[in-house]
Amino acid sequence: MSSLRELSRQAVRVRIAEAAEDLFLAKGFNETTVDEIAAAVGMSQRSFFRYFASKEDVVLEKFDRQGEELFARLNSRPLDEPEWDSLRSCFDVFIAHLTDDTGRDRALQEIIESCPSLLAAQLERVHRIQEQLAQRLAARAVARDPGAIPDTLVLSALVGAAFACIQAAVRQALCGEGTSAQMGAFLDHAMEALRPLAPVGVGAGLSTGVTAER
Amino acid sequence: MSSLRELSRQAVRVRIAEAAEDLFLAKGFNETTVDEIAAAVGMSQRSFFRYFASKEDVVLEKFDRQGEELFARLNSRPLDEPEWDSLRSCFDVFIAHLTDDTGRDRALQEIIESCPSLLAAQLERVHRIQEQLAQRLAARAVARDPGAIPDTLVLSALVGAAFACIQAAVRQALCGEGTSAQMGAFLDHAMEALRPLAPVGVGAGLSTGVTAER
DNA sequence: TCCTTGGTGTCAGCGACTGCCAAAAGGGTC
DNA sequence: GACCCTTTTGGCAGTCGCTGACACCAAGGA
Repeated sequence: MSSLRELSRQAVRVRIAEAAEDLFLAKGFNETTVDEIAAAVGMSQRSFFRYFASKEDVVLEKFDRQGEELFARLNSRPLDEPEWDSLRSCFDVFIAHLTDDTGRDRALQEIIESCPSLLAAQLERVHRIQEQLAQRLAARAVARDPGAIPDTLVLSALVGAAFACIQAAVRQALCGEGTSAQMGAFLDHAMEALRPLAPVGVGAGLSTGVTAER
Repeated sequence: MSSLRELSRQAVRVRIAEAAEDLFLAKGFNETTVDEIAAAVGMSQRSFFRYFASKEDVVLEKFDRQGEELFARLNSRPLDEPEWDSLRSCFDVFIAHLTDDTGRDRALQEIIESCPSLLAAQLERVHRIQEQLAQRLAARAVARDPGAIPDTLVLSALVGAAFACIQAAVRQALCGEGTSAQMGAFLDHAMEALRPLAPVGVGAGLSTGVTAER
């Protein structure tokens, strides 16, 4: 019963999101009011806010879902794979969404980047995904070698660096055709150029203030 | 005359910012209204918005100034220095501000990170600084070797990776004492771990869709 | 039938922010 | 001092995002 309710609730959310996105694509994000969105799906403004915490949420909620997909992808990677390669594989999730057949997500991404407040909110969501990813990489390092002390500092930086690569690749690809292959090539190129030479994530961390003895 | 007016305008901005920061530190960002800030400096809310575009601007405006400082630092670095080292040197600007004697900026940084909307706005500002930095690095690459085609994709990724390092270092340092030396050590550790092996920024870029002939 | 439960609309309100207009506050000239 | 021009200011009304409170209605179960 709870799951059934959740299902219908999710269906309403999808209906709202589609109507809202249509309006955003047609008139722009700032030029669309919540009242208009609510009217488009035939509900009150108050009810809109029962499904989405904010106007921005309609556009950005999908990032949370993509984050979950990304974590699932990470779980499917072999434990002994270098982090850099695992991250590269995870990013295929983003690429797949941004280059889907309809081109809808790509158009929405352009809207996001054209609106500073939306971009800010997106960066914050991505930031949260990065934090979780760093934590999970640390957990994987421990799972791989129990007793190891993961270097959370470098792990965070590593995840951030990888995200810098995909961010640059997406940006570059959105200027051009933005096909999946092109975006993947851009990402490969950037990540190859920045690949860390030594395996990172464990070892002489500074987290505790002391250098780990060899 | 124009400069004199600008000067007094800047003085008012400083007065507002100090009063606002005091309130933020005492009650929190969300719990402080613009009316309270305006009342604290003895002006109307309407006038407040003549000096700052938004409530967030009071806290984040300094990032634009620090960005300018950072660019100046970059200009003082030798052209033939590897980008990674130039960036490391530039980050001393941030470290200096975050670890100044009063500890005010450090406290403000904690407020920023405790408020999602503020953090989002900060990330967006940093994002803009990164973009400008990547552009300037590209210009330096051309200045160093006229005729070279800078690889903007890798350059953007490189700057983003460096910022990921300082972000991780700051985060780590803010959990502890957060002295200047500690923060610098964290940053050095992260940047050494992620240092790109080959000189980047020029060469076989994918920007144009074709691989540059050797 | 009653009662609970979950979704809905309405309304009133707050806070950030803006446009508009009229009142001050400076500053130079006669 | 009187005049004028420019800049700055406050007040007011209004928009928009968002929230709490309340009453209403439908479905389902005892």
